[in-house]
Amino acid sequence: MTRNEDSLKALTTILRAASSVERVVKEDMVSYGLNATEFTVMEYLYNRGKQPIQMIGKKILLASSSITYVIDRLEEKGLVQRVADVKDRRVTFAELTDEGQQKMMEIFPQHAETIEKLFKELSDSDLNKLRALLKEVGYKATKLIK
Amino acid sequence: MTRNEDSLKALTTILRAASSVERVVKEDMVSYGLNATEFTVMEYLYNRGKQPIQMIGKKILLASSSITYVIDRLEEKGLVQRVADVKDRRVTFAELTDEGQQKMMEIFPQHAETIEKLFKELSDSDLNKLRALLKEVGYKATKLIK
DNA sequence: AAAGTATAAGGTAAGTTTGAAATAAACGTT
DNA sequence: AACGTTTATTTCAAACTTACCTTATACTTT
Repeated sequence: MTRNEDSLKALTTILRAASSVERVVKEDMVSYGLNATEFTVMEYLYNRGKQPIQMIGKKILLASSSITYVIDRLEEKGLVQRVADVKDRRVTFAELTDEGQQKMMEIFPQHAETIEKLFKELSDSDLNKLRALLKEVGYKATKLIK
Repeated sequence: MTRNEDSLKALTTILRAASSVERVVKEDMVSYGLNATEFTVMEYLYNRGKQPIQMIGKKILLASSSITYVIDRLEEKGLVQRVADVKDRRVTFAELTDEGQQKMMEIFPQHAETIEKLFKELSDSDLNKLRALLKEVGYKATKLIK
């Protein structure tokens, strides 16, 4: 097989694997009453604490108006709140409410366990290899984004 | 780092890499006047020939109602046509029109070249390793989908 | 300090995706 | 052959995402 064909196959594999993985992860997230985007935002805030709204969008690769929408939904659910920045009045932070914090402490371990299942078959070294290779491809990809 | 944490990191890496890769690929597709879903369907038909509509949905992991929508768009563009199955009258095939065939023959090589760039940094063996690992994870994932 | 430029958040409209329900046809069992 | 079940496609409404635009604020240069 030519290198070119290999690349195409690799692309197909990466996209399909990602799609299947996303589906599993999504189903898990939905079982907690959150859609994938909402969960991703919650997880980000859970790990990083209070963050500027625009920063969240950048990190999880979502358009600015989409973030507004998601944060709106999460506020309605009482899981996230907006807090004004006193230094830069253009900025609004999003942070978990106590209820949101509570919820993440509850579901995060379950979520981690679901993910653990996905990678159970791989040896430690394979898992690390996979991460390294994907990191490289991902890095290359970000460089190619216009 | 615990194995559990490694799994989470691996998930993050796979999803981020996929997201970046998707973005690059998507930009390429859009440059041909097709969105990602449309291109994926076109590519599938280009490689496999005439296919039942429902089969396409299964293969590219799209809800049946979404396929209907995409095929509608592609028909409007004159790239795809619906053909009734004479054996099973529930089934409708989708296939490339001559124009669609023409278009794919034109853009497919360019598309392949874009993708080639993504994986340029990886050695042949790394590329194969990546595919093998992702295949395993992807397979595991499909088993976990409810 | 004024003027121009850059950045943050949100509004709006259009396009995409989904789930649920509807319709039609085929299949399986009695 | 009739009856219930499954499968394929479509329709519809609702949810989500994006691109483009607006407003407000901060930064930079003169």
